[in-house]
Amino acid sequence: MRKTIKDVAKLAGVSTATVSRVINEPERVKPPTLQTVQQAIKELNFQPSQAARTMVMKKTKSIGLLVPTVSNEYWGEVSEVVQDEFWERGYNLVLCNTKNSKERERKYFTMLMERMVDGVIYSTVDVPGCETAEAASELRKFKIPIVIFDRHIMGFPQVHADHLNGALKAVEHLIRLGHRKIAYIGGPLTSPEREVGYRQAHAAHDLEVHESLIRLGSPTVDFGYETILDFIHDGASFTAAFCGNDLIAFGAMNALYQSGRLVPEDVAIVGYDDIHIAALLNCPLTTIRQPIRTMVKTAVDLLTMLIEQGEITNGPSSVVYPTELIVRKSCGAEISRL
Amino acid sequence: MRKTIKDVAKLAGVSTATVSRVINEPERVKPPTLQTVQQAIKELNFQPSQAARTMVMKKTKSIGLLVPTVSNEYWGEVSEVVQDEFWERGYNLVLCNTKNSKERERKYFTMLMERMVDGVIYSTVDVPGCETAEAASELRKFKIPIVIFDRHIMGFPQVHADHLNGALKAVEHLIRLGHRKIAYIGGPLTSPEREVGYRQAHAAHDLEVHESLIRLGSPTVDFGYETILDFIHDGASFTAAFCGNDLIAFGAMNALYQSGRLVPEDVAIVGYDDIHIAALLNCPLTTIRQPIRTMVKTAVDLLTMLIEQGEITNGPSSVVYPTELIVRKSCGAEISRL
DNA sequence: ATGAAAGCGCTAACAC
DNA sequence: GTGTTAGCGCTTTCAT
Repeated sequence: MRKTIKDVAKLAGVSTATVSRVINEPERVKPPTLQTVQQAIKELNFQPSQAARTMVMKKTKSIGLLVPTVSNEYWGEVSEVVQDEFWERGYNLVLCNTKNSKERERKYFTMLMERMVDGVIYSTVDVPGCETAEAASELRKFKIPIVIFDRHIMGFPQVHADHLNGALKAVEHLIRLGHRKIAYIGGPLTSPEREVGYRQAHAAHDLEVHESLIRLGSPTVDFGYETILDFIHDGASFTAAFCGNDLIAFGAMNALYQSGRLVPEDVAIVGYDDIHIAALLNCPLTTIRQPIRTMVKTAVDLLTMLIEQGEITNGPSSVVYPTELIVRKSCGAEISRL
Repeated sequence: MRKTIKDVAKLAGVSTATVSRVINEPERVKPPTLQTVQQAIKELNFQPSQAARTMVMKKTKSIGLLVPTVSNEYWGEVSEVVQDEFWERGYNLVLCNTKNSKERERKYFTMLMERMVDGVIYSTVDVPGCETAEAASELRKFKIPIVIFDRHIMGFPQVHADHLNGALKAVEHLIRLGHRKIAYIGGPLTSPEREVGYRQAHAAHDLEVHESLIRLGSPTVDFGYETILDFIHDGASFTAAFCGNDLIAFGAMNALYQSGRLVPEDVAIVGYDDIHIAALLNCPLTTIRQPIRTMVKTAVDLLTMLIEQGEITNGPSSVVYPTELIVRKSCGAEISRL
């Protein structure tokens, strides 16, 4: 059988209260007693039961992480950093893959409540353009500290990157390089702000948006590939493409390559996300990077504060991080068109 | 305050035992009572406390997953599938990134013990060529169901892929295509069995191994790139390269491309792992794929059996899966050299 | 500085 | 079928 605090107390010849003190507030125990008890603990290889602790303290020192998936670069890194950061703060992590299913999400939430996790880091299902009021009020019901990551939900502490500005930067970069016919290949799942940024960049430079050069679809290599083939087939005229993510960009580059177009000479490409291979392509990809580690750390800090102080005292409760334009070969920055 | 079984009992006008039965064995409760109680549960939005349950039942319905990282394609997918599979079986997952640190691993283990997880899926730190007896006896101490994944530890139930045979297949494929000077670019971290397979393939075909064409290093794009450049600089003669993983292969292909060599015409390349982009390259990569989902499912089945039946009754306790050779353009299978 | 005892929320005998 | 009650292993007053 597993050893309990009682066994330790008996072996050390003290009361269970003293053992408990040795574990939780050793400074309140006389050195000699302390010694004896610690010795006994070691001897019995005693490990306190977290469940018993939870019963009386109403704290589990564990937190729930709800993400759509972990098997992709972005969420994989997010999950890893969340785990690391919380581990350092003495918490452990219960992983929940929502797979973008509202139903799964609900079940996860009730499980997390039964387990009394101290808090939750959460990315909603279904990127809602902005927040849905329902989502918020539903979350509200779980009276538990929650920090939203990479999503917007009004009234909750949250951390995300400024995708509108990211897109703006990407497109402005192309405009600055002399491009006037810039396609946008994105889609709802690469967050609508990217398209808004694309349009604002045009507006800011008094450029007309060519609606026929905007294509919305899935965030995949295939979509990028097909779209470029479509453009070529339709005889569309464009000298650059801003892609909603790097996979789309990758597909686009493949299609251009196979159609005998050169990147960046014939068509400049800018992606989004800066996934690992972006830098490793034969023609390295210009792209937008979010400061994932920093964002996650901030989210973890917010949640820790919420848990341990009951409120966010120190600084803003909602933070938006700027993205970074990573200039590589694919946009042809070194080629002058002016 | 959080509602308890007592609140429900009072509201429904029954004893707590009945409420407990309604939750755990509803069939043992008379329909009318059942109704009333369920109604009360709903009304109070009652959620049983997992901690209280754990205290009496000595089961947490949660399991620990120890992996080196989740922010890479392989382990990300493994983690995701482990989570899914256990979720379906009613367990939840505590994620632990060991980062290949023995120290971290130990701390994780004691945390998992305090939390009384019902079992652990585990990949050791430091791929030991074979198992170290110490590792095994250390694991033994935690008297808890453990299944090893993607590693060898004698005497434990385990699941992994047959990398020796995978490498054998890869190299035999190249030999069959007529190659006689085949480089091996791998390294300790891509598991030593791959090199063994490489050698055995040569032996099986009475071919001499060119030791100078074997380079061991890190499992990275850079290593593949540098190695090929080295070969070329040294004037090494080779017509094919088997790479310890796809990233190395990717680097190798980049280097060949930049040196004006064609893949597969001048040099055939075979990778290992079949990562996502392998199929998406301009020259899609021939590679070896492990049946990740199947492997994980098996591991989860084993652990579930161990937890729920105390032993593995149905089938082998240790299983090795064959890998699959995925033939794509990079090996030039369509080019005859004979 | 330490001990005695109550109680956290639940399940499982054991009665009725 | 349902109620009573004794714990599960800990922390935390309240005494001493």
